[in-house]
Amino acid sequence: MAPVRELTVGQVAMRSGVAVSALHFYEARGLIRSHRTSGNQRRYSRDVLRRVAIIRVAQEVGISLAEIARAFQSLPEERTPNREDWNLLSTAWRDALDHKISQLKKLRDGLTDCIGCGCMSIDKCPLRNKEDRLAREGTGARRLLVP
Amino acid sequence: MAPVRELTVGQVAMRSGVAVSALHFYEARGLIRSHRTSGNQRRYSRDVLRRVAIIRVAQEVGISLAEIARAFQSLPEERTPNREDWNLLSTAWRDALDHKISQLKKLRDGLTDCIGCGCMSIDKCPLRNKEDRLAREGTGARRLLVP
DNA sequence: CTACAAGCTCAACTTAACTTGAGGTCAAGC
DNA sequence: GCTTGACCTCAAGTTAAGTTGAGCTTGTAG
Repeated sequence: MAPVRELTVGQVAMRSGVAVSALHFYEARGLIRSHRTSGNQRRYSRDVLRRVAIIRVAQEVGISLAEIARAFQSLPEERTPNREDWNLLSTAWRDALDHKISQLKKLRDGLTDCIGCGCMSIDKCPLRNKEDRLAREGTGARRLLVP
Repeated sequence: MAPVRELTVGQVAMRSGVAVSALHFYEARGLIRSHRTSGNQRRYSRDVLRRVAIIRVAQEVGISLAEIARAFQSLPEERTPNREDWNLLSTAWRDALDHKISQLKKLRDGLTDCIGCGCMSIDKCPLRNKEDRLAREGTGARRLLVP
């Protein structure tokens, strides 16, 4: 057989490790795109695998699908994203990760200093100092501090 | 006035920055405890503020309430947790945070190397190498504290 | 050419972590 | 002694991110 050009959802599911239903879902959310065969079945181009990989990775660090979708908007619709396109995205992502890492460190040190110390002055405790704490876009929790 | 010994839920809400309904919720989940006045109103001892602070902080790094509750089980029920009690908890937490930080770093470097490179061999990509990635248990970064 | 695995759509269910609302009680100031 | 704001309970609603199921269509291997 000639090298496969396009992938069915089953193939994408298998290769990416996510469920078919999740792929449908991502598509509905605008995270991935497909075109249809004459029989109305989805066909994906190969770069969908990269997208899905990135989606999973991003989710694992607590980035919501909405945010991922937003990041993906920097990718071109019309052509397959090239190195430059991905590079841009990865740079933005790396910055976000750097940020989160530093937040976590702060937290860890705060915990060590503050909880460990047994002090009871909660008001002065760094853990209570919201400004200096994890940004409101926190790492994992859903709808974090958003009022 | 003499120093306030106990706090109403409204006071805790104000001082901790979480909603009254959330405090009710945490109590239902066993994360905090209160006793009742003769008129059936909740009264909290001061250490609830520390607990709530920790709950929020932990959530922000993606620890679920269930796990926080589990961690809190190491705290004594009968007496106010002392320095030693909190110290124990913070140590466990710090390890988890250290772990998470290192995972994020790995991820960041993976992104930089892999996405940035523009390579299309998804299969060999570190991002696809699940074993070496964040624990693959579902969405978000649940489960920092391994049972 | 037919069986049956793989697809499709759409609606409903799931879990976490809360919020909102209804309907009723408590307590502190005037 | 009453009014008003803080509380109470319990049920139902909300959002994210999917999953599950029913009922129907496609496509491919034998």
